[in-house]
Amino acid sequence: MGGTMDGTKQRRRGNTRQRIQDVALELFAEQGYEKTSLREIAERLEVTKAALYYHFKTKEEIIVSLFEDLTKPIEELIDWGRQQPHTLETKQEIVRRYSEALAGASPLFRFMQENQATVRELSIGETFKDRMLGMRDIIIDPDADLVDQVRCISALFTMHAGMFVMKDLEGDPEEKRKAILEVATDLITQAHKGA
Amino acid sequence: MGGTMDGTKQRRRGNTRQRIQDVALELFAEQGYEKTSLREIAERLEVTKAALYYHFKTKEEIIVSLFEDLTKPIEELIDWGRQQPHTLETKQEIVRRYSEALAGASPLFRFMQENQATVRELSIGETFKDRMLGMRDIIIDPDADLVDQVRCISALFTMHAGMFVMKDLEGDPEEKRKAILEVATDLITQAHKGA
Amino acid sequence: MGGTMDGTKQRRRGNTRQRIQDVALELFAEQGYEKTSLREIAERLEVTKAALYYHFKTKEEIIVSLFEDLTKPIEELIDWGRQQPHTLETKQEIVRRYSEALAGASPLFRFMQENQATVRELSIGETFKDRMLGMRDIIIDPDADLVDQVRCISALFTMHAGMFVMKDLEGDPEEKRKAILEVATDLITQAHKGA
Amino acid sequence: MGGTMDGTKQRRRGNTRQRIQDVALELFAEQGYEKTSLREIAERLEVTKAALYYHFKTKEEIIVSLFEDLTKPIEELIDWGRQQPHTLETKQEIVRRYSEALAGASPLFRFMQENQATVRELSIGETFKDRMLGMRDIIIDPDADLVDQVRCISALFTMHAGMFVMKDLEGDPEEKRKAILEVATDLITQAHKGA
DNA sequence: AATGAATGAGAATTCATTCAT
DNA sequence: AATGAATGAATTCTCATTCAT
Repeated sequence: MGGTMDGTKQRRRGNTRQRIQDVALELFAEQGYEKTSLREIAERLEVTKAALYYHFKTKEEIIVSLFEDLTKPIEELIDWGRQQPHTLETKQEIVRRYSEALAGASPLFRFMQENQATVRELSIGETFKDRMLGMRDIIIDPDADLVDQVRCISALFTMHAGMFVMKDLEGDPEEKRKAILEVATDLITQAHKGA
Repeated sequence: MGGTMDGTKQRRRGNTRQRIQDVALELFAEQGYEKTSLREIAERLEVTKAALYYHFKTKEEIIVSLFEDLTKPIEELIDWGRQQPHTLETKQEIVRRYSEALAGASPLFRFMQENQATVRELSIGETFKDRMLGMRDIIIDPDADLVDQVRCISALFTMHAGMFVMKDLEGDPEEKRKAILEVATDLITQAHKGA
Repeated sequence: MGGTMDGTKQRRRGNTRQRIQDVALELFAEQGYEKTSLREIAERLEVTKAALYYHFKTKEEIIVSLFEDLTKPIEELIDWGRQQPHTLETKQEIVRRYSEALAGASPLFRFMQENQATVRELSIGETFKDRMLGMRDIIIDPDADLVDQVRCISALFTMHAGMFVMKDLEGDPEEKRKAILEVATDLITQAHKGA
Repeated sequence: MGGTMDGTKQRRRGNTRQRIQDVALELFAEQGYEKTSLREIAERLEVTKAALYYHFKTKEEIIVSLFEDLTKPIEELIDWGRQQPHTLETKQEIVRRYSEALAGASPLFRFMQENQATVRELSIGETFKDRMLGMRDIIIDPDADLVDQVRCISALFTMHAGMFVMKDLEGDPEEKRKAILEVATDLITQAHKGA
């Protein structure tokens, strides 16, 4: 009592929810959603499984909360993008910002990328799909020819997957991101000109 | 066909192994590996779970067998590619053939794409990764600058993901494949010239 | 009503215990004792589970308290009955009063009636049984023949169950009660004459 | 090995399903449905919980199967009753047969009687209620006055509850049943004359 | 070539209860 | 008078796997 009171146990107060999210995301990204059990999450946090249920009604709610919390910048980006004229500059700006947004929530996106089959069955599945289609509609000109449409999709995909695939390539992460962004921007630009 | 009984059941004789693979791949691709239970597979085939174990020692062996059976053309392609000179023409040829090979086993690749987290933990994980690296080494010039390396990776990824992502886009599948191939070839070509 | 705040919440002050009993009885009668969780009761009252524990030491104590509060008239009736001579008039009087007492605590008796298996394991089980036997001993003449004993038991049971079974029969509740009472009185009377 | 092979374990073959039903009914009747866990049933049978699931898809299916198996005679009785003219003789005959049918499945009916709240929520709830209403419609004349309708309901209820309530009364069970039947028949007869 | 019966391990979830504040 | 956070024990149910026949 009194004194420094840094006690591990005391510290925990009030941030358990956050800690659950952190550990869960780490494990989900590492092993996948189904292979990660609530027992595992609880053990790592040194709480009981029931404690998880105090903070989240179901296992799914954990991933949903992560998705909602970490995905907000992208949602806003899409909303913003929709209201802009579909000029080349806008598209480039969107791609640039998207790249940044992805980098800011990269474990979540790694998870989404690597557990698509699972995500599809979850309630976030629809939301995620809608968002992807939202991006697509901003960037793709529906009258463009098929090849240019593919270029745009390829640009998006390059950004999604790039980071994880290149994990084993040597080099500074930020530099890699820039390189990925450059390729994506290139693709978008080519597609725009083609139209 | 003549005779008293064309019996669906009689017909099945001897090809159960194949039928298990077909159904399993279908379900794995649709719902994911972990969400697909052997009970489900067995029920769809109207056999017992134990019957599956006559043909495959474990659940994992089913997916491994699919991987091995359907992936042979790609293995051969890589082996062939390794022995060729790394000219632009070779690279383009490889990309062309790779696109075809993927199309020939598209449910499997959809599965691999959408269940990466799972696949990584499976014994095929390593093999798959090796193969991807094999492709990369044939196509990427290690002295090329980062952006060109990304182009190559992007080309591969575009082929992997393109088909599934474009499922909801209108248009003939073969035409789409051609468009995807064109974008991939473009990327490879640009990367080659850059070096 | 007048003033700035008639506040539902303010009103509640001091009668939480009562409110818990009300809601609990409602839910116990509706869904049964085990199927009703404290969470459910708490949610309906818009308090926390812990609040319930301020007023009752255990879940069982809630049902015990209901039993004790609502069952007092019957206890008194039995005590009174024991001291009367076992004449037909007394018996009829008891049956009449019993019918009234039951009507006054009908949700509790519905609960007791529909959750006998549960009640038996609870601490009220014995008390309840004792009380039933008390009623029986006042009404049944131990020397009467078996058929007349059954008549008496039937009379009691008719009153217990009648109300709930007849819920879906058309007609005014008070009239139904009167009809039930008449049948019960008849049975008692027949049994008395038989002896 | 070889020899008489009466081995407890060998015996079990092929009748596990039946044994599960037996033990389950015993425990359900004794402690109630919710208080009886599958663990308990499994332990008493010296099998694992999973074995229960081989034979029954859910806990509910166990009680449903018991209900369906043991309740058939009553179903047939009702069907027969519906086709008869509603004479006094028929009604008496039905009551007589009903009493026998109940005696033949008395643990199940004890369970139904003592776990009504639970049964109501189960899928058998509706079926059970329908059956009760079926009996009522055969026996009750809808034009009879309320008191006579109560007499009929009382007759049915006397038979349902009688056995269990009288468990602690001295006397031969078969004699008790006869006494109960006599009271029930009396009630029906009075009701019929009243109309 | 396949089945019927079973197991052991583990999953998600729920519950009554506790306690410091 | 009541809350927020947590626990421990239990529950139903599912799964991959085994094995004698």
